[in-house]
Amino acid sequence: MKYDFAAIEKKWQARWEEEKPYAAVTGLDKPKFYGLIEFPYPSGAGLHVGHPRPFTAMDIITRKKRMDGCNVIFPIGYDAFGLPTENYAIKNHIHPAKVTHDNIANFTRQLKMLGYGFDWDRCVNTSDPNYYKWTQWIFLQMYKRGLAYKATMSVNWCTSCKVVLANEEVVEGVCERCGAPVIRKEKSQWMLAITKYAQRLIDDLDDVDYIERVKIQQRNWIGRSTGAQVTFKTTVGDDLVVFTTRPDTLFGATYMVLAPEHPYVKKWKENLTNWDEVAAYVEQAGRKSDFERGELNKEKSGVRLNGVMAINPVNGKEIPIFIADYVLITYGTGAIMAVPAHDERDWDFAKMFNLPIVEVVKGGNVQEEAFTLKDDTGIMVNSGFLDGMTVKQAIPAMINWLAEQKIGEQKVNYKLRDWVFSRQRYWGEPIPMINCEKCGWVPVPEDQLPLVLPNVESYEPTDDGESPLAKMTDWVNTTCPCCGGPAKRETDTMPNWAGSSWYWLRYMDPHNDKAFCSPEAEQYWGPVDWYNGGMEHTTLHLLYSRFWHKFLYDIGAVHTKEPYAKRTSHGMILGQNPYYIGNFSTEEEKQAMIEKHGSLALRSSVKMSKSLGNVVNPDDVVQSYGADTMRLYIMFIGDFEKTATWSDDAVKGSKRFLDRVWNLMDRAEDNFSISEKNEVSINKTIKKVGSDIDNLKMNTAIAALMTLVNEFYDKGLTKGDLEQLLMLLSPFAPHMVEEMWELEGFAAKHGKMAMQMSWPQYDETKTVDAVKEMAVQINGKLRSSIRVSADAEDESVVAIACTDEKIKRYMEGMEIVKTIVVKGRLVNLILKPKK
RNA sequence: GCCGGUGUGAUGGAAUGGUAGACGUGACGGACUCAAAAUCCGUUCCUGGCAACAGGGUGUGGGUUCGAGUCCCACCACUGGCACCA
Repeated sequence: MKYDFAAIEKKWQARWEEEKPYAAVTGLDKPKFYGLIEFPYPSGAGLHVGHPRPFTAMDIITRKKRMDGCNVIFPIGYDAFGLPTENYAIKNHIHPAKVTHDNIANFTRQLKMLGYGFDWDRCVNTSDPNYYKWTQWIFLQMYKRGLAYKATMSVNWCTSCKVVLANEEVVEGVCERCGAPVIRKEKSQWMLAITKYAQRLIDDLDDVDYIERVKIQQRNWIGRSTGAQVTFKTTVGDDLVVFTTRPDTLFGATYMVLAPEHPYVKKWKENLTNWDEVAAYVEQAGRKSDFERGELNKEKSGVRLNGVMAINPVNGKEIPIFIADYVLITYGTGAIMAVPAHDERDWDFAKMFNLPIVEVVKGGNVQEEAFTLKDDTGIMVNSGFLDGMTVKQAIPAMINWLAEQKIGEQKVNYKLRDWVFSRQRYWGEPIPMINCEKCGWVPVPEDQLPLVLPNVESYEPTDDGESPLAKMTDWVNTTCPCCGGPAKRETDTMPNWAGSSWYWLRYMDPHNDKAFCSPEAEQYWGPVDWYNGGMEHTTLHLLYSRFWHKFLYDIGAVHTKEPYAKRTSHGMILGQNPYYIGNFSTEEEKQAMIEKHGSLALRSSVKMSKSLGNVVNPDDVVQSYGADTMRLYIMFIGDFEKTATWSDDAVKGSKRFLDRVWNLMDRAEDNFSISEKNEVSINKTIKKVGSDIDNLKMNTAIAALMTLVNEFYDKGLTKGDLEQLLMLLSPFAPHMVEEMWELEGFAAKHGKMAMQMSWPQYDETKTVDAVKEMAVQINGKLRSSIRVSADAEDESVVAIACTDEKIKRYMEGMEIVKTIVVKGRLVNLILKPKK
């Protein structure tokens, strides 16, 4: 009988749909396990091969957890609001809701095709009013507690999407999504005060089991630095406050710099004798995109503010003030004290403007380059009461002095900015706020939630930066919930990160219309035990959702500080580079390609893209080889955490393996007990596969299963042996296993599906061969190998080694100085010539 | 510039400091077949040798160790993140 994967997969998917073996039941008296994958954005292109990697891995983990006796919740949903859908809708004149609906239908078909054990009854959709009602509700709770606020400030503006971006969405000065330049623009925006949680977001990383690089990246992004805040007096009366991590160098501060956007610049207009020049520079800096500002990295520019001087508080000296765009308005106080002797940027600037460079830490040649070491190499000089101290001693000494003088104090600063939460777009959650002329901003009363997104004809972004909703006057004009007077609705919508900032909680209780999640469900299922997702979300979704969860914890809505107990991350799946130098079987083909493209690529793998024609569609793979092969291959492709390159050829290996398993049915002896000859191999494999799954090493788990199957071919097997194999293979290739399980009579024997069996137990004593092959080394070099019983004493192992023919030869004229025995592995004899 | 990661056969990749290359592709040989595919059985790191065997081998150069792909130091290459963050 042939392995007819298409029929088998269809049959079992229908049965699972009917019997719901993956349903998660809240409150069961079993250990719970919450496995989570990042829910997909339902794009028009459908599932790509990047999705099945994390999905299949977590599917395998949760299937094993079920077999381990856990009450498993493994949910799925759709992160359905977002720009690509809206842009597609605009281009094709189809309503985004319709586009989303169709895309979700396609995604659902594909996910079911791959046989994932999702609890489909818990499926959520962030663009469903029953879902975003609670997204809006959480926003209102934040507003009530002062964490959501409206502020006019300089924000990132994507010139192509015509939308405001969060800092996290700007990559190298361009829009993360479309690649267009990002400029700074003054806008009034809703903000979320994530910075109030900065310290806790760092501290609580210590209590969670995240892979280290995720923790490091989050810490770096939050960017905590400790220093001091210092107040400088100026000749026009206003005090200038700066942040510095090097208060020890205060005696070396020879000038000051303000960001061009600093409010004092305008305030001092009347005092400035070169206002025209200053105004021109400010104007020019504002026009530059972040990218351009960054590009000119090395070239410092700036203008002196003539007519105003600052006074260095430690020595009373008057020092000049500049504006320069190397000082950022968004960090610290938007102003710095410049210490050219000990800061590279200040040094560059001082050289350019011929400003004095005063050495205050000895150890370098500050006329040649800035001396920036912060350790104990340098000793303070030219610094009054700090002279003779090391930098480490001088920092606290200076902070103490500043505190005594009441002109400074210790201060912690973060790179993390508050989260810009408004988007001038249609396809997002409406922000449930109303602006009343008399009462100001008033929240939409909670009993009026959800505030449903109105159905509009046209959702083009406007050129003036207003949301498309602004044109909907019927919807915009409303009455103030507070005073009943005329008022206007907020027309901006939430960013696409809003819905995903709490979705794992909704899965716990998805149909609740009284609360976002019942306390019972949350206490039973929370926190997520294992969350796998992409590294690209480390400083976006992962950070945002931790912030929301902590807020919900603070208002008593959830019972854990952190949403996810464990976080792992998968590597990307790359496509084969069609222009790779090694991709050609004949020299002619290669020459033809070189002629066509000039040269060939040196890298064999690149991101999949339509233009390169190397995109792999899961539909095609399933069509040709079946879902079980697809699942197996995507797990076998390599180390889960590393990038991997898709290979059409290698897929065949996985299919071949499944064929070989299938054909074992013809070879199995009609005996339901485990055979003696395979007992050790089976026990070893149970141990290996189990621990490999728990450690996300699916590739080696599969290799172990392959090894076992090869041994079955070599030595023969019983039905009892096959039964064990099927249970181990069940999480990987569930369709084929169930079919074989039924055909071989195991289903009838146990009265349940293979996936419902208990995970096989191994006997430690039976995981080792009775007779072991041990390596024999002489002076650390491999010389021979011996066969000894597994429990042999060290002395007898050495004795046996010495009787080995090859070893005897090496021992002639030598004596043993030392022996090292590693149990079951090797024996090393250290020899030296006899005297 | 700062913070990570990686470097192993033709190839994807395995190896708690303990026999480097498991497992899979590909290639080669054999069986089956009129033939091919599929399947099954072998071989496949390099050099020398008919062979037994000997020597070499995990980016480069050092070091620690009885023993290093693995640990330490320096360097090279690729790669991910951040980047004028005071």
